[in-house]
Amino acid sequence: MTDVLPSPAAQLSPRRTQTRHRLMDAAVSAFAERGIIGASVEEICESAGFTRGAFYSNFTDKDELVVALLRTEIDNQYQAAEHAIAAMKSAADSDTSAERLVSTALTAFEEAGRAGRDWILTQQELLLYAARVPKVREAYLAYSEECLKQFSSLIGDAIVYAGREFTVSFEDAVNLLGAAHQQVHLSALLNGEPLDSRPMGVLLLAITRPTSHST
Amino acid sequence: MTDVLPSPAAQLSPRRTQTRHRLMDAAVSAFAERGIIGASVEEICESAGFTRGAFYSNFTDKDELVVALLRTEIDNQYQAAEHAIAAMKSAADSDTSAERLVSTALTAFEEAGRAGRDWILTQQELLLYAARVPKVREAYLAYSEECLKQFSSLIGDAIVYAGREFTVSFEDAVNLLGAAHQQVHLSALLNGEPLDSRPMGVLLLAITRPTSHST
DNA sequence: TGTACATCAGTGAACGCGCGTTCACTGATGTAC
DNA sequence: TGTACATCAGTGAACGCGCGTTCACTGATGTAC
Repeated sequence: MTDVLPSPAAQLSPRRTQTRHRLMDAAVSAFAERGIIGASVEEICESAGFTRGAFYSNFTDKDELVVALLRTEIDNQYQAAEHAIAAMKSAADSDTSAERLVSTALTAFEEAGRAGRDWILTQQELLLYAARVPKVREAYLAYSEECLKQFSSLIGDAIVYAGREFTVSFEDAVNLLGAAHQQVHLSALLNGEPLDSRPMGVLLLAITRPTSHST
Repeated sequence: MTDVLPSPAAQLSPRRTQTRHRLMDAAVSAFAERGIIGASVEEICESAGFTRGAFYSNFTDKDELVVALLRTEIDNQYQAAEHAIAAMKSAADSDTSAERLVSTALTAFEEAGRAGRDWILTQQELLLYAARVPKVREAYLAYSEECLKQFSSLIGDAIVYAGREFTVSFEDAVNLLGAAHQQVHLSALLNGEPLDSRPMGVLLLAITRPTSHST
């Protein structure tokens, strides 16, 4: 599937991929600190330990780096979700509270991928940037679709393990949980750090009930 | 209350306030188009019909304009909410569906204040900007507190008019509805325009029930 | 109501810095014999 | 295994533009008599 995409990223030397990744990592920090528009190519390069020439040797401009970043993150999401599902399965043996299972899964999900304040800020930046730059929009939509997909499967599994079922359609449930999840992150961003698990918990209880075995 | 604040905005000539408002309005468009960091003082001034000197005669820098904008919007929110409550009261006579009442109220709320794509984008920009610039953070928190307050009172009234009550705490309910509301706006931003009222409706039904008169 | 003066509000030219972008270059890596 | 050459990857100086910021100025508004 990756090969079918119009990404000519097919064959890059190991050195090249490493350089690109270092630039992308530095970009995330820079984006978080100054915003995608505000972050200069100069500061991205400097914090990655390169000169500007290296940047232009790898990307035609900032937009292309952003797109590359989003593509990379799609893969990361996928792998992080696998990790999270494993973590949840092992947790499911000792704990069957839906709330805690979901919380465990999401924590594992986030820790396996990019995490923390920088990435939350950058994600928001990406959303806004995508709303403005058509090329980035496509890549962003693909990325957020992947996030939603992995998020859905985590939630779906967690609910089953916890012996509960939704009282609203699965799609609605996932959207609402996603909205609550998002809000928790944003409010953590503005105030002190700690993520507040309450809203997700309240919502989960409100839109699920114990599984009714109809047999 | 406005007089107690450290805002020396006390006495400004009508001409001055008008100039400031024209600059702030132009800033919102510019922020939406290029981002707060990306919008240049030059383009703000040009689109407002002034030269850059006028800007620096009114604000020391972009941050101060942002703070002024947030302060202004606090008042606007308050007035918009009054308008929305009136709209809802008159709608409550002919329609008692909680879903539609809330939707009517919020629509009126938004139409009375700033509205549309530009403002949604700018609000997101403001959130991110506030997370980075301490001076703006304060002003943003005051603004978002006001929004939450007006939002709460609209929701609270709508529920009563609709003859329903929450099955979760009022605070939790407002937070969850706020999250859903926010998500609807953001997804409208990325895809085609139309706001989707479904998520709010589903959530409302899930966390309310018909009022039980205990008398 | 008119004139003279003071203050206010915005103008627009000028300066200088930071940054995007280019490009001839050097050192590093790979390949052939 | 060693040497000679080709290609690749990143360097760093140079150019020029856009923009933030300042400031002496002019025209507009207000005030006193």
